[in-house]
Amino acid sequence: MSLPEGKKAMRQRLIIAELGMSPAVRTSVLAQRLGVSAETVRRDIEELTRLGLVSRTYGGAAGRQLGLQPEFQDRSTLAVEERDAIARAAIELVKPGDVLMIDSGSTTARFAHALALAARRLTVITNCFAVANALVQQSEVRVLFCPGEFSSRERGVYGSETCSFLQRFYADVAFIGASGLTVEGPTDVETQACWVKRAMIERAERGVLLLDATKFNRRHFEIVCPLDALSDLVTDRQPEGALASSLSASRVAVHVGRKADNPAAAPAGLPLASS
Amino acid sequence: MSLPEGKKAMRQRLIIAELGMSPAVRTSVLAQRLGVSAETVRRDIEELTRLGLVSRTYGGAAGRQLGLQPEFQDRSTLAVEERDAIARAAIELVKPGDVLMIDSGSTTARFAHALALAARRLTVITNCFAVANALVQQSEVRVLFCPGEFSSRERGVYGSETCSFLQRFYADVAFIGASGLTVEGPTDVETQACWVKRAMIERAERGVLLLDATKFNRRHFEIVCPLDALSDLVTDRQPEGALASSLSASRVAVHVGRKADNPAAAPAGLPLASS
DNA sequence: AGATTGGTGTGGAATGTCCCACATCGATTG
DNA sequence: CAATCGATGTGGGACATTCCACACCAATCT
Repeated sequence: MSLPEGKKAMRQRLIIAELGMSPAVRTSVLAQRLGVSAETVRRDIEELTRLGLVSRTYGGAAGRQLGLQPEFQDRSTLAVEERDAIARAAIELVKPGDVLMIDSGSTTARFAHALALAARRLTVITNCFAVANALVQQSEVRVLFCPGEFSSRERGVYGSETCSFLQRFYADVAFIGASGLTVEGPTDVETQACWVKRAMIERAERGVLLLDATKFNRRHFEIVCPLDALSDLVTDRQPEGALASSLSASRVAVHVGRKADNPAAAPAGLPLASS
Repeated sequence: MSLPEGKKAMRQRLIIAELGMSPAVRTSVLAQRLGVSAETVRRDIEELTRLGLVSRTYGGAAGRQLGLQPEFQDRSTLAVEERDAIARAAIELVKPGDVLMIDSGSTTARFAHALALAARRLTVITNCFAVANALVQQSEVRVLFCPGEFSSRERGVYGSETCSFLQRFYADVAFIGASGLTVEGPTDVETQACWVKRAMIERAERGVLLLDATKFNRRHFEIVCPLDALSDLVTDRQPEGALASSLSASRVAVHVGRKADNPAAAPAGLPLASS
């Protein structure tokens, strides 16, 4: 109506919206409902699939699983092993009874998931839906969710509401993620997200950065905080060079998670995985 | 392994597990992987669908969307038509530029979905994740999420944090749901949820109750508010008897949504709903 | 043993989807 | 103005899925 938005964009939005309601839609019914040919719908779905917004199926499209895996933008699928290693190592930093602040992000969500399995008595304050959702299964954990402007990008809330809410609490440990880590400190792309991370670090006794090694020395738009604002770094590979020396100069304890030597156990599981 | 579990149950577990990894699976590949005929897989999927564990698609199965469909408790699937009718009717009460408060619940979530398609410029304050998620696709809508204790039951937040947050705002319209409606007012089962509903009604110019007719004269644990605290009721069937007279005595405007006589074509945002 | 039941495979007709090449239409651009 | 590009519809051949009825097998019940 107001914006000069093409018919195509509109259609695609509707497809996504529809997928928000039902787990799968069929090309043919979409074509009918949208008043276009099936071929066009197919092309739309294909485009949306390339963008990672839906996934194409035979006969239609399905919404990507928004539980955890989603397009938390990052190369999430690439680093599941690493993330799990990080998550397991990070759990060591948590004591029963602690109050935790947990940032949004795919690594932190994974951490939350691991935390849920560990089943400790905890209070968690978070601005990320995936984190809340992972933990709430566990009745031992009380989850306090932050207010703020809802963002679909990270499925969390941001903004000044969020930050000022965080100010009202005091936590034992803050777990944050970032898109990069340089000698100057963790960096991220989103200003709003940076503010939340800063607030969490500030309000917690210890600030723990969860970050896989591929992000070492990656610089992004904004620096979250100087290195010495952090107390710990949990990662999957020992940092080297300038980064390593800066970390130790700033008295940041580095914890390296070992990958799953995990005896699988895979109850009934088969290698059902790839095609 | 341990339990005496039939091959069938095993297969079905694997199907579900597979669905945990990818948003959709195909009958043919499952058949191949599981070493059974496609027909058998189809029967499995059908059975799982009846149990509500997956949803059947053309060519395979998809995981149910945990955003909305899940065990949002209620007989959700039964009343999709009704809910859509209600949602469409409720949209009439919204003007561009309005500030809305939207409660948690399956009817209100459906309403949010319809609202997203209608693409108006709006500000929405909600305590329900499904609502936020439905609306956020729409860049025209600003979504403000409430703080509070996260509850898995309704996938939303509750508690005094939530209520006092709501006090800080003033909205044009509050849309709330309920488990029942009696002459004394809407009723619900959950005390925490009731407080949120009350806060929303109190802070809005108009209080609109969204409720399907099966809930008429159903009494639950707690009364949310007296009838005259409401300004509108949107439902799918004209109430009758004592309820009808109480409503008119309390000056509650009753809007009855007509089920989709869907004029097809539907160029822009229209009844894209169920099959 | 004979009957019954539940689970499964088979075959074929009907239907639906996919994909490609090509035509069309409108807007932007040189 | 003509050329071009992007978006969309069309038609048809290839291929997949569905559905149904029926056969088959094994375990259980009478």
